[in-house]
Amino acid sequence: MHITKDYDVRKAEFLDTAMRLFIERGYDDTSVNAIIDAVGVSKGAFYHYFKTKEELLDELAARAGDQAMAIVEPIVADPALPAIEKMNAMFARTNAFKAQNRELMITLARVFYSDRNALLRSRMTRRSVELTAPALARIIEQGNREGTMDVTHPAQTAAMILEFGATVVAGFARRLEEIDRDPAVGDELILSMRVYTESVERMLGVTPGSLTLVDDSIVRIVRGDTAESNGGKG
Amino acid sequence: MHITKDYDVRKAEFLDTAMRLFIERGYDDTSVNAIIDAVGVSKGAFYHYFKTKEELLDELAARAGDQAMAIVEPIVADPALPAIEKMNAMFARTNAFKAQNRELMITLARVFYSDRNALLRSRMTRRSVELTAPALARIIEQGNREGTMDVTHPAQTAAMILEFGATVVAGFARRLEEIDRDPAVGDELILSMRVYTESVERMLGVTPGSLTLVDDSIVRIVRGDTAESNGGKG
DNA sequence: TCTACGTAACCGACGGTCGGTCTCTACCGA
DNA sequence: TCGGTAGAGACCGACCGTCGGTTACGTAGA
Repeated sequence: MHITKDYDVRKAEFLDTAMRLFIERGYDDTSVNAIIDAVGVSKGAFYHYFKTKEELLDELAARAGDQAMAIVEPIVADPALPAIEKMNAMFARTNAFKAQNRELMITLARVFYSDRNALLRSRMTRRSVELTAPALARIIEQGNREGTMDVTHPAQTAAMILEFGATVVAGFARRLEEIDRDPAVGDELILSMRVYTESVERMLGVTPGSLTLVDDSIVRIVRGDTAESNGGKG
Repeated sequence: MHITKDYDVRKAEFLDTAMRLFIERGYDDTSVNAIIDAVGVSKGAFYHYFKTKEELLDELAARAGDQAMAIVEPIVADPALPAIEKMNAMFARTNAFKAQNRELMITLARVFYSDRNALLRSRMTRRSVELTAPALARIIEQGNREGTMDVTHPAQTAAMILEFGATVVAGFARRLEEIDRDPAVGDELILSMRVYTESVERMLGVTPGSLTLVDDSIVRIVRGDTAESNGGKG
């Protein structure tokens, strides 16, 4: 006896479940059988919705891109906000990626950001960058007009900053585990986040210190504070 | 009757063959069986030299790192060369990666730089970056002393420039195929190479225009010229 | 003889296929 | 208004070839 569901509902169920499993165990280490077991359907059902396992991956990447875009768009559209503040807001929302506590962050590091998952990450960041780069480019053009930025090629620079950021975050996450063995790594990571911000400031030609691309919550994660939601931010 | 070979010879044979196949068809799409068929030995021979297929990948990455280091080291060691010229020399050797002709470059793009090969590429660039970053850091420190560069954190900046470069090159290679369909992509690619150079110049705080990170041969590749050095620049 | 090197049959798990079943809905004649 | 029915699409699960990896066992050379 099997259950028939609405197409979109079932499909979302596949995507959500697969995403969860990919994050927990990695793309390659999550079999199609594991996905259908978790959803509670048969192999045939899976291949009714997706031509291949890789097609599912691409749909996840597309969804990630759309979600990133949904976060970024309202910030860009705000007519009152200066360009630099838009940048800060944009990065606060995208780079913090909801990492409220250390555990989640370390889980992500161990699997999502391990290079076992290079394919998954590569696809997702590429789609996200492609979709959000034009928005960032418009922010940069605004900054040029306002005189707070000095960028000769906004579109290319925007794409590079985003890909650069993804690379840096991946490296950050990869080293997170080492902290337990060697606490000095924590200082290095915080430093590298500062260097990343400085680098972007220079690429944009803004006044040093005017960007805040990395939230303080990162420091808390590195420091190992269990953090006690201290009222803050989000 | 089987042939016994010297350990190192056999091992190099595995590594060379695997590298060739990985470049031709990708890491995931090259089975262990394909490797042993190409070498002309049995499964057992393979697993006598490598614990897993992934261990072979790691050894390839290590070898790539060593090769990169061998190129970089003599440049760094030169006591007479100014820092900026060292940088130019270093990038001329590593980023041009012997791409003499368009065909090879496009083959590399289609397989090595496609994200099907994200794992292979991720491992190889990471090892290369880890090994060469300290060398670049020393160049930057020299530039600081000479007053031609202005970098607050040479070590972190060095690592970021290299990883950044790998990301940019990967994006470049990925788009190379599109040129045949849309020649305008060629202009975009050349522009993005210029923006990359500008970005690095700003990160290092050098005089604009003083770095030449990307060779003219890249332009020739993009333009589709079958080479014949036409005496320079366009 | 001992050990490094090599063989080839073999294993479980994987991604993917296939013939077929079940369920829902639209439309039918009475 | 109704039961009957046909088609479409959701879903099933046994099955396939191939994969990375293991095992039991030969053989060449010190």
